[in-house]
Amino acid sequence: MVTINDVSRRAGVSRATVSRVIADNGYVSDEKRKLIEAAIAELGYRPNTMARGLRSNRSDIFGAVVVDVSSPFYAQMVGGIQKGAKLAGKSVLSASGHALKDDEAHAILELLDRACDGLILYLENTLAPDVVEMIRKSGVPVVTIGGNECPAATAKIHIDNFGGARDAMRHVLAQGHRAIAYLSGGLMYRDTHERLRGMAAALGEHGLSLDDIFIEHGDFDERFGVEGTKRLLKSRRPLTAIFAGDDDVAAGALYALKQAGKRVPEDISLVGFDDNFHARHLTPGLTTVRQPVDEIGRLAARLLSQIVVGEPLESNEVTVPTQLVIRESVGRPARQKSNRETIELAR
Amino acid sequence: MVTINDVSRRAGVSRATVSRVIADNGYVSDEKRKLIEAAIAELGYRPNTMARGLRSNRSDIFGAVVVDVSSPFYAQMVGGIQKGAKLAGKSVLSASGHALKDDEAHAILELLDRACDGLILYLENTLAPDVVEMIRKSGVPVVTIGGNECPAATAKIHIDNFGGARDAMRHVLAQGHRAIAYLSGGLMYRDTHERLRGMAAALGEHGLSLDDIFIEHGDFDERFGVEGTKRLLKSRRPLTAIFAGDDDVAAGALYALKQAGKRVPEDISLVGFDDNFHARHLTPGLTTVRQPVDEIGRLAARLLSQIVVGEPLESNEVTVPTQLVIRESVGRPARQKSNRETIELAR
DNA sequence: GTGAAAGCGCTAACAT
DNA sequence: ATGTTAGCGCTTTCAC
Repeated sequence: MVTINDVSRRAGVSRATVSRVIADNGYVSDEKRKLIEAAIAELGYRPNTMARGLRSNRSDIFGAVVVDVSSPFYAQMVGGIQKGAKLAGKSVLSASGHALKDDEAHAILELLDRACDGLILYLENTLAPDVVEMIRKSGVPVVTIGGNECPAATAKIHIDNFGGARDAMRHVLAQGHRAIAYLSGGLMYRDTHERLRGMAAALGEHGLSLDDIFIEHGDFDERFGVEGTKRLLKSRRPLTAIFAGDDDVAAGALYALKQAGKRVPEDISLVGFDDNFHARHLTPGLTTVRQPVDEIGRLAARLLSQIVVGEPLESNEVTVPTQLVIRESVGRPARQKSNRETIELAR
Repeated sequence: MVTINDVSRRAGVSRATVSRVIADNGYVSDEKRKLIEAAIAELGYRPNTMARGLRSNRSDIFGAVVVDVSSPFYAQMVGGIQKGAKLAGKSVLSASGHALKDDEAHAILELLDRACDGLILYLENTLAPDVVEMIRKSGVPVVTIGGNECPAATAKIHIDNFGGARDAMRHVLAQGHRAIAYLSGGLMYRDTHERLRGMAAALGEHGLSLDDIFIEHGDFDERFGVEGTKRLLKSRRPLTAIFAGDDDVAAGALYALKQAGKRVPEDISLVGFDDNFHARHLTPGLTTVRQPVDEIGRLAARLLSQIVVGEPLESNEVTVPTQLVIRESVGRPARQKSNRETIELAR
């Protein structure tokens, strides 16, 4: 193994000077720098990250915890984090929290043990005080995504769930829908509350409130989409539009609607949330609210880099906008259409 | 910071004994072990991974290079790797090779620098000799997935592209299709060749060869699916079935077919490859060949763990089967159907 | 600007 | 079964 000693000997300088060159700090004369760089190249020297880390207590690794690295949504987020980290010369160690308090805590401790230079956390549970304390003691900066409680966060990225849900509801209301159901995520999630607020805001603009739509709570998965929709259908509730908690729920809902012989959007309109990977592959293309996951990941890594190098942040709390993506799953309500048809026939 | 010294003092033993307890090797009396474990718990001691790594030249990290960590297909694979690694007490540092020789080499060197205990590689290019040399010199074991050339591989996982393509073609032929097009991936990929061989095998069973189907080569993406299909349609070639290079290509093809007013599978049948995330969300559900990515990832991590601990492998070369997933995108060829209809009408 | 020296926290060979 | 000892490769004072 080629060590810094070999390089220093070859270049005829001390190890300290070599160290200054590879870490790019401190003063080194151009002459010696050239010598050292030549020696490094000739010997094919690669600094030992462990030794550097032990000595300097840095690792050039950012740790990231998301719900599930293998799901498309979070994979894209991690991808964004990696891109952002790369710009700062950092690698990313990612772990899944599985929306479970224990797994999340484990993942964080693990990353802390690895001497991460910073942590990016997308959690679904409030951190236990002892974990918060460990983060604090370690002095590792933290950027949270999604606003789930981590008092140790140095910076927070919020996603505009409020605005997204409001815009989506506005769109649906503007099409004339009033008989609306919402297959919502659970009330334990902050996102759920924000989205409900957003919907309420849009409803309010039409003199309506959440009481005027039908809300059912369940998981953010396809099964809930299928089951919830079946229940809605069975209830014979007059319904012209369904909001799904996310695109997975929407996929399930779409499936159940088709099974029941309902056409989307002719018979019933459907809205998702996330603009997940499959949203545009559904038939009809799903109208949904895009969360710019890749950008969010990059932003998180950028903020963390800034914090690490001590660069002042413009703000330590930023809200990332969401965007309504209009495809083909929302139309005008069936009843209204039949009215028009009636009128047309009457002519 | 709590160090091993603090623990040894508190427990009244030497550092070496503490080390034996935390590394779980060597003999330690129950009595002292209890003492040490108590001291560790009381002090909240966490071993310093950098120091351990520097000294022992292990990191408990597996490095993984795949084409793109943020794409659903590879994200699932990385997820599988993480699950498998966790069983062996390892974390996973993942990086994207982007199917580019340079990026792949960079990623590997980076992971080598991080003193990974092992490498899992899904590459698209043959490794440059100097990179292979670096891997060799480092002594880090390598498991490759997909069979792309890495002479330094300790174990190789192949995916049965041959069997998958053969089974898919058999299925299509069995439905009566003979006018078939294949929107294939590029010939620079080993997968492409294997799949062509598989198709040829199935065709041979019917006295046909690859010359009897129409093959066009392009990228593994949706755009090629759209463009390729448009060209096929414009060529007015009589066609009853399209094979897509993968599910992305299939999604594009499906889109183009719908645009052209063709019904799938009534007018034309469609087959994908991968059983990617969106395959079952397409309408009709895509008949495709499943690559068990999660299992492959887990297997890779398991093999690597075995190699690391020196456990003998059953075989250092394993082929993972693929599986034909039959959904709704393949039917009997249109012409044949009309024949039947004619017959039925004639009765 | 550069070098000498002192460890960072841990493990492993050796001794007992 | 346990302790002693000698570093792993690097960075960072502190002199000069």
